[in-house]
Amino acid sequence: MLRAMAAPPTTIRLRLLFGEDGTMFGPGKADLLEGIAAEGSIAAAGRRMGMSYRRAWSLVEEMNAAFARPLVDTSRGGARGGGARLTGEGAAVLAHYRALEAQVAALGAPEIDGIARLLRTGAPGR
Amino acid sequence: MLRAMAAPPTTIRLRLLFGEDGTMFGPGKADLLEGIAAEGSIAAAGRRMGMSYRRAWSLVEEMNAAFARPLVDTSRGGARGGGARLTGEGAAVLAHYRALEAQVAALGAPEIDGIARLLRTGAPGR
DNA sequence: GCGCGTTATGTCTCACCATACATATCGACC
DNA sequence: GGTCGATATGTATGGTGAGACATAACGCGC
Repeated sequence: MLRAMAAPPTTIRLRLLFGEDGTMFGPGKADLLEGIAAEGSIAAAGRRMGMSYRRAWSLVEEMNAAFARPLVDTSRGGARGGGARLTGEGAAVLAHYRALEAQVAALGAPEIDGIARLLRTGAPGR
Repeated sequence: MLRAMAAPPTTIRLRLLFGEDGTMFGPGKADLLEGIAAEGSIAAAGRRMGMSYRRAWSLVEEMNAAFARPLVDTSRGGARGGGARLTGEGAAVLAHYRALEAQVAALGAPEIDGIARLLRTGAPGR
């Protein structure tokens, strides 16, 4: 397989700041939502991405508080101890964020490359 | 007066991460470059944006080290004590970053709005 | 040569945040 | 009723980063 371009070593991190209140949404929360969707639990998602359960849970709490309806639906007890799933809103927010990321990466490539080629470790193209 | 839309209270912060080395470029450095271009000195730019000179200077040092050619050209002593100006590269990096920001704000608006309308403090439309 | 405003650099401290640790609760299943 | 794994929450501790403070050097003008 030809590895024409081994994934541009320049990555973009997008953080959204809402209103005056300090609520924000960025790559950390997006990854966490993704992990919860994949694993079915906050604890497992945290373990997978090397994040303490304490932190993972507090991020979930922040998100659930910031949005009109919770993004993550949790349940305690039961056969497997409990778990967590994304609500429709959670899936929607994640999808919007990923779509935004993809758009920026695609459409912003020229500008990003314009900066990257000036770096000391620059010249990505060749 | 009709305040149809008082500028979307949702702002986007863009941070670029380059390669494996920890070099990054975000809104703080962009604003600093802009301040230096406007004021003609690191100290004045720092004062203007409520940033200590120590920090402003260290950001400049970081940038000058990360890029192949310095983004900021400094001079010590002289009639006015010295000063700092953007190099061509500095102006170019700033312009690219601002252009990227504008693109994201314009083209990403639908996705951002898709998230913002789900917020507790949401519902901008009505 | 003295003064001035700026660049350049070192050191110290302190607040903050993340992590670690501890514990309580829940509920299906055996 | 005991076990288990997960949610839910409190407390303590430690490392990091930012700011405060101090100081040196520079070079033009008077």
